[in-house]
Amino acid sequence: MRHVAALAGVGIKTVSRVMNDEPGVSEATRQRVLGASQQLNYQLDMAAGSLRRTGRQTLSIGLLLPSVANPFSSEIHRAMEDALAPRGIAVFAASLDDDPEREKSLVAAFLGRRVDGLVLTPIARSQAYAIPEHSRDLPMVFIDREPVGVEADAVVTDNAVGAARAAAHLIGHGHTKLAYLGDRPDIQTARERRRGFIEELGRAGQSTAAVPVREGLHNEESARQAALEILTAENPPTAIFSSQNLITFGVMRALKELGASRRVALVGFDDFTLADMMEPGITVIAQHPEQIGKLAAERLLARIDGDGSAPQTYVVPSELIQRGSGELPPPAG
Amino acid sequence: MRHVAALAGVGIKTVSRVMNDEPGVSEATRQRVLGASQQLNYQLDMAAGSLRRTGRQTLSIGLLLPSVANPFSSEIHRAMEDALAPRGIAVFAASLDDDPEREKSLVAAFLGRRVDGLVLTPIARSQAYAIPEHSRDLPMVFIDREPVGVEADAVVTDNAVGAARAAAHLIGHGHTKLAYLGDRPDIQTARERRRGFIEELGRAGQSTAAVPVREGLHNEESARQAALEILTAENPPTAIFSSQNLITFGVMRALKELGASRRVALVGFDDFTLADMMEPGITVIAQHPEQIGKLAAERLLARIDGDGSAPQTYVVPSELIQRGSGELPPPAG
DNA sequence: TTGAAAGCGCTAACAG
DNA sequence: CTGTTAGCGCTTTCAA
Repeated sequence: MRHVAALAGVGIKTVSRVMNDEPGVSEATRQRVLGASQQLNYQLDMAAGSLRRTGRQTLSIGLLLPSVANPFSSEIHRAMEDALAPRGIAVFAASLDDDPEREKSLVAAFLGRRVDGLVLTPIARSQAYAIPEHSRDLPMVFIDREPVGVEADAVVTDNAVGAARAAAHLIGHGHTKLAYLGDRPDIQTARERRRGFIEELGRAGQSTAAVPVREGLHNEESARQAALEILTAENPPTAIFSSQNLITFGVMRALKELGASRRVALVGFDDFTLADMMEPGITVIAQHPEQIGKLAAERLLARIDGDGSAPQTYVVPSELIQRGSGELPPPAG
Repeated sequence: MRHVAALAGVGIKTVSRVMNDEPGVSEATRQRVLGASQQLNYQLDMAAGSLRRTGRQTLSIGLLLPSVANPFSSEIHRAMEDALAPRGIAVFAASLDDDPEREKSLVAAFLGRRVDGLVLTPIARSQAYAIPEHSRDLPMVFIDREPVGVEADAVVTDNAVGAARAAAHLIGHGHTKLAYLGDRPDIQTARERRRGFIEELGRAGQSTAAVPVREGLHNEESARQAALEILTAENPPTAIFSSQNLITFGVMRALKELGASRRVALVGFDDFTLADMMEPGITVIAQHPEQIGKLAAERLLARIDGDGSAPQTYVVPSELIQRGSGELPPPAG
């Protein structure tokens, strides 16, 4: 900047004014400065600026996701980017891999970079470690799961409601022998989905005791195994609800292996590419990651802009998409 | 930092030493400083540090992708993160949406944040705009497509070779009437795939003039339409090569609609989830985004560490995965 | 409309 | 082992 000032024959402050589009510079000087800065290929250093600037904003935020490569996460990421880009805010993205230690260290890493806000999918048992930062006025928004030990905004899917809708749908199609295949119960969303599903069975007057419930499934293969076991046991279910993407895939494989794809009904939580191209098409409870991301970004911006209202949890409704697998009737008799 | 120093009763430089794990501090002082910093919930400001530090590294890099929500891109993103995280490097990710203007402005935005390096999928006709930065010694690595107008490292898939392999595979299974459905020819990778495919036909002694070539397809629907047209025309092809994910999906839909999924052979460029669950399974030329990301990160780190060797293009081989659709024979007679 | 001086939080270079 | 001083590139404050 010194160099530009020297070359243009003006004071350093004038260069600053021009580069920041501040008023109070004559058009002539402006052009001279602009010329010099082009010539020197000069670019303002944001970091140095925010060091002194009032409010000390860096125009960057941190985004912590289960994995940036996870389709659900990356759609959220994209929606947030679209909402933040118009304000010139850049996003640091990082993957947590369900590791509470990584959560803490990545939060620390981003704090060290003085991000203006943080959006994260919590996995640590508690986010109390972030209390000092949050009260120190760092905007934070939690997505997908609600935080524990900190009061902050959260944007989540109506997990229990969606799962209940799946159960009601299957029951509505005449099924009385349902099964639940779910993720690790230490994951909040998995617990909620299980709860919603079971409660709906109760409301429909079905015995919930006899329902095969298999939890702790965290990948395709374990889900496939579990489905295989359940379906080959005595008195197998005529309909299955799978609480998550990978589990749905595992169930689909098991059904295919048993040649039961058109005999056993299936509703999966989470939509996925090509679900409609399967035989039969897979009925799902779709989440809306774009909406979650958009809302989270909006909340974060509001907080950054000084919104001091009480933290709130925002619920994004899920949606039942019928494609065939969930509408299969139970076998006659 | 002043505050911590005051509270611990030491000089400011001692605090700096402790926070940066520099040697030359007695264990006693160290503990005192650590205690004070905890008490004040103090955290080093990286940005301020890099302002003065020799080399002025910010431990952050910029990553420009077609879209962070694109599965291929996000796998690259993940692989890069994994390679960079051990060095404490954070990544700014952004989506280009095939918009050359965005490419330029995002590069500028990241430069203003003083990233230590840039990894990008180029879309602008030329990257000559980045010459000043690159020669000013900013490490840059291009992925997926080679840059134009700048000499820099690039990591790409062997597009032509992979497409040729697809052609050879189909020819090997007895097909003589092939068709090519491809993306917009202004995209380098699409051109390369087309070239590889056509050249292989030539090598096999097949007339390349009669081959239906449909280009400019950029989404599922246009690909579906094109496939429908080709397949219902006179003397339709018995095998199709689709140059990209979405195009493959479109072709799959067209085949399904015509009930021709088991009659017309199909090989698609790009692997995708559940490809093996289709009827028949879809044979693909798989790219390896994890390897691309890893290699790109390694090259970037090498450059950051001062590697001054001549820029080079690294080719990551693609792989033919047989799943059924590509092994269908042409109809007898 | 312009610029000089101070200082943001930190590290380099040098003293003690 | 520890501290002091200067200054990174910028914005603030205030004076011209």
